[in-house]
Amino acid sequence: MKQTGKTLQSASNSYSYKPVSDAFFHGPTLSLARNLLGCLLVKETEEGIASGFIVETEAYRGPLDRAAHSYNNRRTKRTEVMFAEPGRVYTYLMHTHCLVNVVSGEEGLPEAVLIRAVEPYDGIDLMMERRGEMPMKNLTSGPGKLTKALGIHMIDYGRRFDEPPLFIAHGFTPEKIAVGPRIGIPNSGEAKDYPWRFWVEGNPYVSR
DNA sequence: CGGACGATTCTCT
DNA sequence: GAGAATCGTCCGG
Repeated sequence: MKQTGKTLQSASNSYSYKPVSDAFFHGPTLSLARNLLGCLLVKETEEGIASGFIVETEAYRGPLDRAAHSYNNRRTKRTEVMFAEPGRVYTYLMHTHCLVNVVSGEEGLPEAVLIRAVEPYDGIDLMMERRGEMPMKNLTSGPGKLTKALGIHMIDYGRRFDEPPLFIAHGFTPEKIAVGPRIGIPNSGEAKDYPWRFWVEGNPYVSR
């Protein structure tokens, strides 16, 4: 199913960090979830820069989506940023892990895209320091793993994704995108079957 | 103020 | 595959 394809990095030689413009974040959430694949997720800290190509995303669609934190327009301290304009950072804590989302949907429509996996690109040594020595394929192949590797924390909540220190940069268009149901939401009724998970087919860093 | 609950990960078996 | 770890958020009392 996976673990067999070539990496994105091997498809070309060099990338520059060109943050996307604000316009990138406007439009349907399912489109944004697809468009984020192949983009770079970049985090700058005092320790240095770390980045990776986004290879897996999930869409969470506000009021209608029982699996979304903002289901039924539930507005709390945690979900507040989901109601803001698209392109903001929505971080939240899951057990002991921080998960990162790109806010989508125009102001007042609380949708978001969860970044579930990246392929390490820049700062791999730094990522290893943060995660501990381990096989490359385990470094960033999950939503909690990648935030730790890149140094993304709750301090990033509410920031914008089109400027440092945490931003999305242009990468390239993946060859083939696979689609399926989202992961880890068994108690969300029908919503658990919605095909709102997207990943780069064959990429070894996809979470599963 | 207490209790239930995860958009997870890691460690076994 | 199953089970534990582990803690902020949210909601009810």
